[in-house]
Amino acid sequence: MRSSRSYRQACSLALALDLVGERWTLLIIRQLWTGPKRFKNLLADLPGMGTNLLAARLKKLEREGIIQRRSLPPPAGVRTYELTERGLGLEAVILALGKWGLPLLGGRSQQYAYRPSYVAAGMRVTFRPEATRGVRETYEYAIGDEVFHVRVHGGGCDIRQGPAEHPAFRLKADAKTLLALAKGELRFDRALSAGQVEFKGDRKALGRSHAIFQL
Amino acid sequence: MRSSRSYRQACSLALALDLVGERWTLLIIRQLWTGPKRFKNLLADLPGMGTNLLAARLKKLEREGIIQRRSLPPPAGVRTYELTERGLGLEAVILALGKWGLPLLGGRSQQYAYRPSYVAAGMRVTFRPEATRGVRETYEYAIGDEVFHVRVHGGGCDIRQGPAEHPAFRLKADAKTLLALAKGELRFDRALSAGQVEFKGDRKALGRSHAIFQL
DNA sequence: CGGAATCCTCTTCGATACTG
DNA sequence: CAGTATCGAAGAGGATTCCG
Repeated sequence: MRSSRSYRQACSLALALDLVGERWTLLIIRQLWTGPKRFKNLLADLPGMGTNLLAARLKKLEREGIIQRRSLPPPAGVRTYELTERGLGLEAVILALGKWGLPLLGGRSQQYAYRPSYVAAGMRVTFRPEATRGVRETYEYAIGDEVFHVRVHGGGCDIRQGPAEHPAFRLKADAKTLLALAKGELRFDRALSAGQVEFKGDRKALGRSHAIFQL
Repeated sequence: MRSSRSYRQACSLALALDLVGERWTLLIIRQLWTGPKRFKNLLADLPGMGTNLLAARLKKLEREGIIQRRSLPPPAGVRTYELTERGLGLEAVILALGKWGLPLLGGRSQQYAYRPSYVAAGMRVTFRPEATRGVRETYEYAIGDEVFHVRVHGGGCDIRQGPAEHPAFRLKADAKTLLALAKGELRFDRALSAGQVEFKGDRKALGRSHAIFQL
């Protein structure tokens, strides 16, 4: 129990890896990035992870002050997990790793899991602040039955689960299609006429979003 | 063999972790950061890692194009490992993780390994470009029998193994002492008069270096 | 001598079954 | 639904041996 494997090196990198370098841990952080999640939500988007292991990781992360457990007020009363300030500090790590991994997207993608939450995380990774000059708007994406929205404002972007108030457009597609669009393997007009995408809103805003989130 | 555990997620973060998320891997990259290393060099600074495991990791990293093996010309003829361009691209990852881990330096440091190479990596992590305005000089550090130098120039810094040509100062101490100095737990004058540090060169430059590499 | 291969033990992982 | 218990499989760690 006590002996969670440690590198025992007086080096900040090794100490960081002692906390978040274990298998699955950074992927849990990625899932919590867009807001609080329940145990089953996490499990659903981390295929292959056992319930015991997820419970153990969550316990350790809570003990280290990286996430916190919160119980919603009754009658909901459900337990959720969310990042603390300290946990949010891992954003730079996830961004760096995600950017480094971008060229790897595209290999034998057949037997890989495609989830809406991966797309949401991917958008944050591909976000280019320098392409937002003056842009201040919100985009809504519906992937399967999961909806999230992206708010672009003055060099930053927020990605949150749930629908948006007044989005410049609403776009509906599945995760695979959206990834193919982002990679430029599929043209939007073609996807639209093939019925793979539903689009409602400002076409100009779609063009801007393509420039802002670019692989 | 083939089945090196993969997350199988169509997400750039997960794909990156499939390559460099395994135990020890990022620490190997850290070690190669200051230049080519031999097998035994790596082993010496990664206490607890077995020869078989190091060999396996190196093989995988070479296969993935992150490091490359090079044989020096005869008569030396020794094999070394060094980062490729792709491997160098992991710098942002190590910097982000290292910065996030800085507050962890300082706990029960007693039973931890202290190595010169950790100090060198730490300096890169704590480097603050904004504090270098107009500074263009080199500092040399001798820790035990290992020497490395830091070249600061126009917003960047290079850290390499070996002595420097014309350093602004040469400083000799052990890793533990240097870390205590960096953390501000030990005053330089006190360390100097206690004989824990040998210093030769420009005291003003030492002051600048403190501002440039700051925890 | 560097480093790859072998063995053995221990820990961690992954999947499923079970419980409050 | 949120976890705990369990167990076979894979990986890690340490020592030793083999090969160039």
